Amino acid sequence: MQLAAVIDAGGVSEGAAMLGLTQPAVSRSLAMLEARVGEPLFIKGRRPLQATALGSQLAVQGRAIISASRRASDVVQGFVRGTTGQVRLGGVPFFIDAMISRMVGEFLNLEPGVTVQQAYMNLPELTAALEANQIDIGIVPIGALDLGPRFVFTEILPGRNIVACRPGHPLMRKRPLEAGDLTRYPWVAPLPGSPLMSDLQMILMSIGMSDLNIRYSGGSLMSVVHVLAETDALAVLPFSVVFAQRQENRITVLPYDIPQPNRSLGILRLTSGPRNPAVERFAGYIISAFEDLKHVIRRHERSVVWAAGPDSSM
Amino acid sequence: MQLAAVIDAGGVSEGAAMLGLTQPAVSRSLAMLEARVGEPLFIKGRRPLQATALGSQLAVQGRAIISASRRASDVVQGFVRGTTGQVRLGGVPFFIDAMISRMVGEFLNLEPGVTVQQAYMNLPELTAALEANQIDIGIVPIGALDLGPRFVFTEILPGRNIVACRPGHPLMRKRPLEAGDLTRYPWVAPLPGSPLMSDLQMILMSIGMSDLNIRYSGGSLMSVVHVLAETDALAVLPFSVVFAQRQENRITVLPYDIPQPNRSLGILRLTSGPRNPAVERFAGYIISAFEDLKHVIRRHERSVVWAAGPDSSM
DNA sequence: CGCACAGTATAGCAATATGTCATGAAGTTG
DNA sequence: CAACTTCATGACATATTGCTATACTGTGCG
Repeated sequence: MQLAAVIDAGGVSEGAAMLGLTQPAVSRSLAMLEARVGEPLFIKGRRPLQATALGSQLAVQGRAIISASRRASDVVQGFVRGTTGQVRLGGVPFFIDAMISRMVGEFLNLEPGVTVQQAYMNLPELTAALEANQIDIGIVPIGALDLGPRFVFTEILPGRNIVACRPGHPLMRKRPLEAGDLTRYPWVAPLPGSPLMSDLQMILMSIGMSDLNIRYSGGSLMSVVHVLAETDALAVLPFSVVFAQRQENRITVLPYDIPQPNRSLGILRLTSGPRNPAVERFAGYIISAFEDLKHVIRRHERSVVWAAGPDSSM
Repeated sequence: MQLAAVIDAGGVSEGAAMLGLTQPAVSRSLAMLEARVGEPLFIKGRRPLQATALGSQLAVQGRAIISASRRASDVVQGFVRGTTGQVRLGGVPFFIDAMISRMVGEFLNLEPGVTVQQAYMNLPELTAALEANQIDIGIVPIGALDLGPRFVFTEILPGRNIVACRPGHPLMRKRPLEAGDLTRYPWVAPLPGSPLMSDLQMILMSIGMSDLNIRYSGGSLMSVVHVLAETDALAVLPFSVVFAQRQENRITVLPYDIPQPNRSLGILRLTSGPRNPAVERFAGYIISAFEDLKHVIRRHERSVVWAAGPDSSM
């Protein structure tokens, strides 16, 4: 490192200053290096200090070490500030696709030094991945069940499912809507193993039917939305997911009340995980983004209510 | 470096062994690093030692430092053996193009770790470049003049100029050849400033003419050969340069004796330059290659003489 | 040619970083 | 739960590495 600094600075004194050392210190360590190597690193008796071939080649490695060292400091600094690092995120597909990925994009703009590595997974794999230190944070809907003291769960949105369909769906005009109406149309089922799958079972039980006419299953959110928009199919979806799609106006909420799962979307983390400011920042950003989202949803519902007719209860 | 070694080796003890240190030494320096950083680098209480995010990121830089350090050792080792390094070569264009570049190619095959950086220059710039440590070695024809004690000159081939022309040139059949014949054909002049230029002047004086019909000048060796081969032009060239082109059979030696310069091709180096085994190896290779070349030339001339007719003098 | 100056090497010394050995603590495994 | 492996800690030695002060050497100018 000293060799590189001296060669780059053009003199022992300047090179020493560049490293925050005194000239004698550098002079001596270079002399010792020369002795160790057994070859001159500088051409003696030249005033504009001139390196030998060997000196220049060694300086290349010295520069590499200097820059690696500097980067190491940057890594540490960036880490404690949370402005550098990697966030390994796991989450259920629909929420990730509908909302989280958008927030990730905004977060990446705010924190240019952070990278996000994301994997789709449901609750069982997610807890395993957290414990195996494969992910730092999970975004998942969780029921009342307690996962034990090893995990900490932060709710970010209360769970609320609805039946979704395309805006021009025939059932949108039918009043009153009855359970039997729902079974007359094809259904889109969510990914097997996802929480929505059990919600769908629950709804089936509540309306007293044993099965639905499931025409499509296993698709990602984008695929499901496309199918809903192009057909008269119905699907159980989290309200927030449908809400996030409101701009596109491809799917809407069918005004039929279904049993609600006792479940909330939230952030799952290890209790005793090592501090990671980048992850904390990310979690904070997600939480505040959902805080904002709740307000937007409230305003939106109010306006929908008003559009349907004045309601003093808000 | 220790962090990287420990993470790569999968344990403190193994990592320490990999660096030739004892386990407590590494254990403590890592503990001190953790204290300095203020963040854990490892997840405590996990038997297959697991690094935190910060630990892994710092290890990346550690690996960079390890490899730079290892490369530095390689550079030194390769340098003292002469198997690694850079040879900065300066030389006159015609010799470089005709012979040296070919030998450089052979040398590069022998020494895969050596790179050759070459620059075309004539004697004045060459000595300046040597003194300024811009080149390590020069290949140049030098006259009797002594350059002083700062330079050491190693002759590799006695200078010998001939008049070159294409094999089917009309003068090749004319006997006897007289000075006037030479002036009736166009000439190709070498690069201005090159030693051949002064040789050409000398030849002019010797045949009592003040100027020649110079039709082409300033070309590299390949260009000159092309022009000679396509026209009836003549040129003064070093015999060895023409000899090196014998395979292509594009130019040949016109059997007309011209005044010979008191000059030899050789290797010019600084007397007090820093030892550079790669350069020494290169110089040694060039010298031995020219040694071989001299033998080939001798055999060739003998066979030419025999072809012309038996000669008891050899 | 020699003097002044800038820059580099050397000397002496102090602090600390870094190593080793011995040993205790903690986690893993049969 | 005991044996074993692996990591952390303590006590100590020493080599590295830093600093201040000073001698040396090459450079440039009168």
